[in-house]
Amino acid sequence: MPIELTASQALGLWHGVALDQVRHDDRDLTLRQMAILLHIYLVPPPHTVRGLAATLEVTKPVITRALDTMGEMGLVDRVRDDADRRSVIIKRTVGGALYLEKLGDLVRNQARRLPL
Amino acid sequence: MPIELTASQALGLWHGVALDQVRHDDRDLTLRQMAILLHIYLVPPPHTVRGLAATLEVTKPVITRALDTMGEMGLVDRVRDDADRRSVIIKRTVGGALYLEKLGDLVRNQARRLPL
DNA sequence: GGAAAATGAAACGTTAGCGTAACGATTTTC
DNA sequence: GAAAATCGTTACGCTAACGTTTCATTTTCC
Repeated sequence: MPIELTASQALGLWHGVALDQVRHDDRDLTLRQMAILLHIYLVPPPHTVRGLAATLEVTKPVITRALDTMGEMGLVDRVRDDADRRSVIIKRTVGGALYLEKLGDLVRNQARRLPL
Repeated sequence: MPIELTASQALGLWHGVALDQVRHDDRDLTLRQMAILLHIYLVPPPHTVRGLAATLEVTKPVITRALDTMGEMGLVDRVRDDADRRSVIIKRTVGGALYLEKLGDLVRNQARRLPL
């Protein structure tokens, strides 16, 4: 039984979440950064720069830069791959998990608040 | 009967939409721009710069710049208010309505695709 | 009518992301 | 082992958003 939303509900949900993020989240991730972060936490590892770049259909420097930024925010970590030392394995962090947990709650709360 | 999502569904939904946007939407609105656009189309008019600034808890130049950008994209329009000629009334456009319609479809499709 | 307030925009310098093109380090290929 | 390919990063110049301050215009208040 899939989840069915009306057009109004879908946009209302997006509106509520966007509004809340703008008001209260000072971290202010880009849409790309958000997509990368979610991908890292929702898709089974390992994650590499080239893998993320290919999946998101984006160039590698975009991934590198996003990891730089989110790394400083403590949302993500990087470790060299010992099997192939050219590669870098992207690791999850407690900070990142916490951040997405809050985001999930926000989405759920907004969904719950939607008019029928 | 409110809409209940699990944490996993909420994040999965966000993930799917973000991913799709990153891949296919070249317009690439900021989170703030997105919030402004949704607000203009989902909340009854009239909308003014100061009103949006107050609602989003953001400074006025943020609104002005976002309207500049989205105006050039054809998502939004501005008209001086004849009743109080200091104010500007923000108007919806066909382009903006179309854009949000597509976004709504995207959200709905992702919601429908969620694992139970 | 003149001072004060309010509105939206413009100006300023700063920051951060972008795409493209290189680069150093490693691994693969033959 | 030398040459080619691969991986992530850095460098370059550019664009756009940021916060703060200032501005011109218009309205409100005595």
